Amino acid sequence: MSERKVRVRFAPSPTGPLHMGGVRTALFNYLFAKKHGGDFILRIEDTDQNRYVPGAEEYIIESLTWCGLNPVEGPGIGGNFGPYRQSERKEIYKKYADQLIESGWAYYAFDTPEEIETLRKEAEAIKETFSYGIGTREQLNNSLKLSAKEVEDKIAGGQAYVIRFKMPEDTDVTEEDLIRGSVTFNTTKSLDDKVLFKSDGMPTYHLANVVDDHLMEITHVIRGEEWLPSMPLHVLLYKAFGWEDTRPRFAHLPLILKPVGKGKLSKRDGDKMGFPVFPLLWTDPETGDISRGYREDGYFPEAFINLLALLGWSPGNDQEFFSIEELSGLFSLDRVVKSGSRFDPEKAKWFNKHYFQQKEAQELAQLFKPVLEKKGVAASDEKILAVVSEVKERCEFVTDIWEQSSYFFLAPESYDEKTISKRWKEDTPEKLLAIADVFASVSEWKADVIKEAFSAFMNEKEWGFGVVMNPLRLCLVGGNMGPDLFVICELLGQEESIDRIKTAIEKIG
RNA sequence: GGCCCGUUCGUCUAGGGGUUAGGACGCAAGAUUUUCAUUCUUGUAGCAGGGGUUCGAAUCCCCUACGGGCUACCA
Repeated sequence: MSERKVRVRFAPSPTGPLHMGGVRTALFNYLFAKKHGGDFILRIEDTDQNRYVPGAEEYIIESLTWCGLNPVEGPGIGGNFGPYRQSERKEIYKKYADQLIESGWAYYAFDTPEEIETLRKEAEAIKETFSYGIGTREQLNNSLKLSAKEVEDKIAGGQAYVIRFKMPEDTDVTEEDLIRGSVTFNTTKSLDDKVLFKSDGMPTYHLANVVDDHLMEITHVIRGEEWLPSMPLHVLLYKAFGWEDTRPRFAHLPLILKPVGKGKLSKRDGDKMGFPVFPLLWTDPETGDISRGYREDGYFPEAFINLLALLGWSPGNDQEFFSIEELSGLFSLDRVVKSGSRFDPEKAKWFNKHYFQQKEAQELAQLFKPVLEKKGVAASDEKILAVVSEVKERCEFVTDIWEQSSYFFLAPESYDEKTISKRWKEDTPEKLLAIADVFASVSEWKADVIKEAFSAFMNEKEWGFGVVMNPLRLCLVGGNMGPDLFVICELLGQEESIDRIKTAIEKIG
C-alpha cells in the first residue's frame, strides 16, 4: 500500500457555488498530491438529481482554474479512470450494491419515505430518535424479515426499494485518522443502516464514494470534518467489499468557522459582514441573488491561496507568505490543526495588501486600465503608470487605486469641509493667487523645479509652509490626501494646476 | 437528546514535561512623512476550570464546562 502512487480527489457536489472551505479542501488535496508526487483528481458527486444546480459544475472548475489548482484527471480533462461524473457512472454502482446483498452485508428495504417519516414523528413525540438499524430493522418492511419469495415478488412487481447497509452489531470500529489520530465508533451506539442505493436507481454518497475511490485507486481521502461521523461506515464498506488492503487512509480537516458568533462559515456571514465566502461571483440561477467573489472583489489568487493555506495549517515557523510551489514542498497533514478556525476578514485583506505591494507598478497599471475605461476616463499609458507608481503604496486592492487617484484624472468637484474649516483662512485666497503666479512662471514643469520655485518664494515672503501647502493641496486634490504635492503638480500639468487653484478660490471663497 | 471531534492573546497560530509562553492580524502609542497613507519602533493581550501523574505541567491522564460537527432515499 505504501508503494502505491499517491492519488487524491476533490469531490464536490454541484449543488451551488463552491464555498471557500471547499476551496481549502481542494487546496490541501492538491498540496498533498504535489508534495508526494501524486495525482490530484476532480470528481463530481452528482448522485442527487434533485439538488442539481445548473452552472455549479462550471463554477467549480473555473474556481479551481482561477486558484491554479488544476486536476490531472476530471470531467472535461479526461484520464484513465473516468468517467469522473458520478451521474455518468450510474450503471457501475448497482452491481456493487448487489454484491453486498449476496454477501449479506446489505438488504432490500421497501418502506416508503412516508412510512419512515411517520416512525420518525412518533419517536419524536416521545422524545426519542428513530433510527433504521440494529434494534428496529427486524420490525420493518425489508428483506431481513420477508421471505425470499416475498422479496422476489415485490421486486418483480416493480415495487420501489432501497438497499441498506446491514450494520454489524456491537462492533468497535477504530480508524487512524491522519489528522486526529485514533478514532473509535461503536456500531450499536452510533451507527444506523444507511441507505446505499436509492429507489431512483442512484447510489447515495456513501456507496458511490467508496466504490469510486476504490476504482480510481485513491490512496488518501482528505475531506472536511463533517464527514468524520461517516468514516466508520466507509471503513466497514471497504471491509464488506474485501478491499481493505488497498483502501485509502482518511484525514478529516477542521472546519472554517464564522468570524463572529456560532457555527461554520456560511453564505450569510459574507453578506452580513461584507466579505466574500465564495471564490468567484455567483448568480443564483433561480433567485437571481448575487454572491460576491474573491476574484471580483479584487483579491489576487495567490493571496487567496495563501490565506486559505494558513487557515488550519502552519509550517511550524514564523513564515507567513508562501507561493503555491513553496506550499507544495512544505505541506504535511500532521501540521494541520485539529480545531476549527475562525475566519478573519481583516487578515484576509492584509494578505492581499502584501501581494498587491509586491507587484510592479507596470502590472498594476495594466489592471487599473479597465477601471479607468469603465469610469470613462481617458489617459495616456505614461500618466497611468506614473499615477499608479505614486499611489500604489496606499492601496490594498486594484479597486482602491481609483479612490486614491481619481483627482489625477478629474478635477475636484467638492472640497473636504473639515479641511476647509481647519486650513482655509481669510488671507488664503490671496496667498494662493500669488502661488498661482509663481507656478505660471515656472519654466520647466518638474516636481523638483516647482518645489524650488515655490520654496524660494515662500522664504522670500516668510510664509509658513503649512499654512500655504495644506490649502494648496485642498485646491488640487479636494482633500488632505495624496502623495507629495509637487509630484501631484507635475502629473497634473502646469495649466491644470493653476486652473484648479483658481477654481477652488472661486468655489470656496 | 445520542454519537464523535475539539479548546494557547479578540482572531490565525508556534510551542508536545523545565521557555521571560514566540510570531502574525487587529488595536494603541511614538518616530518619520510640512497633508493623508505607507514605513519603522514599542506596547497591548493568552495556556477554559477542577482534579490527578511528576521534583517540575500549556505540554501526559481523568472529570466538568464550553465550542463544533453528524444524526435524510443530501452531499
